Amino acid sequence: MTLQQTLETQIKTAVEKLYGAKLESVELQPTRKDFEGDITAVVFPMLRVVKGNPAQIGEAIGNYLVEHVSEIEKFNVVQGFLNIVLSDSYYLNFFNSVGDFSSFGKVPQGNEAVMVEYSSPNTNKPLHLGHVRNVLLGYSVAEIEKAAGKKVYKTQIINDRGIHICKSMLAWERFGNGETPDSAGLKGDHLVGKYYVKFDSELKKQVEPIYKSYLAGNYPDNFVNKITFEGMSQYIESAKNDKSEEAQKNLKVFKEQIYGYALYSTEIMQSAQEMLRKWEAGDAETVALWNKMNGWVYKGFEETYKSIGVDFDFYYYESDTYLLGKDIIEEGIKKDVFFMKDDGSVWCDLTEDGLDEKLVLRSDGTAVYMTQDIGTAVQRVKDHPDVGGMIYTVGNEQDYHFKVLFLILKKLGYSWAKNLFHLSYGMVDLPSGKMKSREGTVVDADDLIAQMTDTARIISEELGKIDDFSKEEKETLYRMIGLGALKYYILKVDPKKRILFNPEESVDFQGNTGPFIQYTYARIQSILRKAGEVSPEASGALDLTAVEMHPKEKELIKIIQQFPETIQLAAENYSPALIANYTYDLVKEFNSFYQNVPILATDNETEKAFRVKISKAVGEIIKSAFALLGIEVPERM
RNA sequence: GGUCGCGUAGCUCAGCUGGAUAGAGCAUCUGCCUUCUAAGCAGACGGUCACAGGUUCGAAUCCUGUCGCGAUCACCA
Repeated sequence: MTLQQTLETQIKTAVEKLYGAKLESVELQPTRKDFEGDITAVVFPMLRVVKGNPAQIGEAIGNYLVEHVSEIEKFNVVQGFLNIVLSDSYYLNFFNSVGDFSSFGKVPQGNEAVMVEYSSPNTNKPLHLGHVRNVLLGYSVAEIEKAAGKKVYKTQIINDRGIHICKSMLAWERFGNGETPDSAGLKGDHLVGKYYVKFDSELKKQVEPIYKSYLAGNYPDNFVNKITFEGMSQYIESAKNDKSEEAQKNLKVFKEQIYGYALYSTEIMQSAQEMLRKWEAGDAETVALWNKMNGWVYKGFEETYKSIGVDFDFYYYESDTYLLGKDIIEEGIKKDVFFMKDDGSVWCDLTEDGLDEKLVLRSDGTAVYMTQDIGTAVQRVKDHPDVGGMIYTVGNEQDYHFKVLFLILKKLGYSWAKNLFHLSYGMVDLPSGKMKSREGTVVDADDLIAQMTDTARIISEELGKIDDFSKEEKETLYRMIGLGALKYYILKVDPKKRILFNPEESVDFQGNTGPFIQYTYARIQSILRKAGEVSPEASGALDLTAVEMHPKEKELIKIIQQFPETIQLAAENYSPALIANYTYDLVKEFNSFYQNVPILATDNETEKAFRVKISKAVGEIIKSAFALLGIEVPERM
């Protein structure tokens, strides 16, 4: 039984004995800094069943507790708050009872597995800052779930097919002159991305004259929407002088639609679609080109993942899964989960759940995104029967999609469908707005990492604390710190909030940052090295159960004690931010202790050993908390 | 327009299932390196928690409405 539980039952009995009233629950919270005490019981809610003066009631309960709970030393009552002061021995007992802080707070792995999907990029361009957030979140949540006792499979589904890939392929074929990553001296994903951009600029060139001609009302005779569009262009003509808001809005919408159709009328876009048809038909030449270019991209991605320090247990490829799900749709029709319309398209009616009707199979029998996602989910459980749930790390622009997906899987009756979670995160925006790879306004992942490493290098060299490091040691350290800064910066923010990233103001290395926490770790290691020199078996024979604790030591132990529940909370909420914030609180408190209390410079051997032990514990918690965020810590910096 | 999310200090963010005077970092200002790493510590300054109602002994937190920002509502992925 935890102390919290003991207090709760004891307070309930106290109220029953003193006032003959039954409490439903007891409101306990950590005591605020400005008051004396460790845990506070709030008296106000009790007034519903106990009539009287809150201060007097608090006083009475306090007296009862001191008598019946040995861990309580004393108490005070301020207004309706009963502040309980725990004895030092309670904290010392807890602290000394933990044998190994390096595994403290982690729950042994159970049998239930959860699959965490993250990254899932398109293979037509390099990874950017948006992917970085995705990858960091997914990886970290996977680690947190592991620490909370789940068996975890990390996976991603690679979007390796579709029109976007064909765009890069076509542009390379036309303008590439056989260029390869080697010949260009470029990472494969960057090379392919270059042709994706090339396609777009070529497309813009081609679309201009067509768009203008459409605007002028010249549509080809076989144009599907000829009549509609002629109506539009007439409207646009007549609305030119109408400055009303509505007319202007319509004007804009019409123009966009016409532009959209003009895009599809370009030769280059038609060729790209032709290429997609060839790919789907299994045309050997097309498939070979696709294999070659995807190969370049995969190699580039691997490098980036390695450099970020994330990994996957296995991969799914969309080219393998995009046909999955059709058989499930058939079954679903039989089960009345889906219905077929006259044109042969298949839908799911979600209107009773407050949503719309959703298409799950096109009228020509081909799959849509939803079909594929249903099929893939089922496939994953087939592949790994111990999977009891899945976490999809995907941006919040797909909130609706996942809401529908999960609902459909539930309707289909899969037992694991209740354990699906969309780890939805906010977009990473720039001051100029959204990142757009086609327009070159993206923060490239590889560039960003290099830039962070550079900043770490500049700061480290200025400080000059590691001049004796070898060149390799230095580079490893700079990368560790640069990545630490970046990862912490991204992970400390609540996933669902959007992040505004300003490339002009680089990520901080001071204050509430990754490097600050890494620095504290390094400091602790320095202490431990010195402690070893001073007294090799300092803590061995000494009695650490009767130490006179400094308030800062007590404060530290309090925070240390919260680590296990923080891991649980983070796992329940799928939130690495909770781990980040916890670590910061711990580290801040430790630095205050470090700066105000002599650790090695004390004559009292017991005191010294105790302080060293606390420092070591804090270091180990920093290390394991940061491992949950995917951040490494250095021995020196 | 319907639905969903967000709005806390000049900036970036905490604030758990409602609880005491709303907390950090950055920036600005003051102190502290002859003692364990100053990427640090100690302190000052800075808030109508978007706005208006409501529920409650008590609201940044829950409910309703308004405003602002974003996303989404495709036989796209």
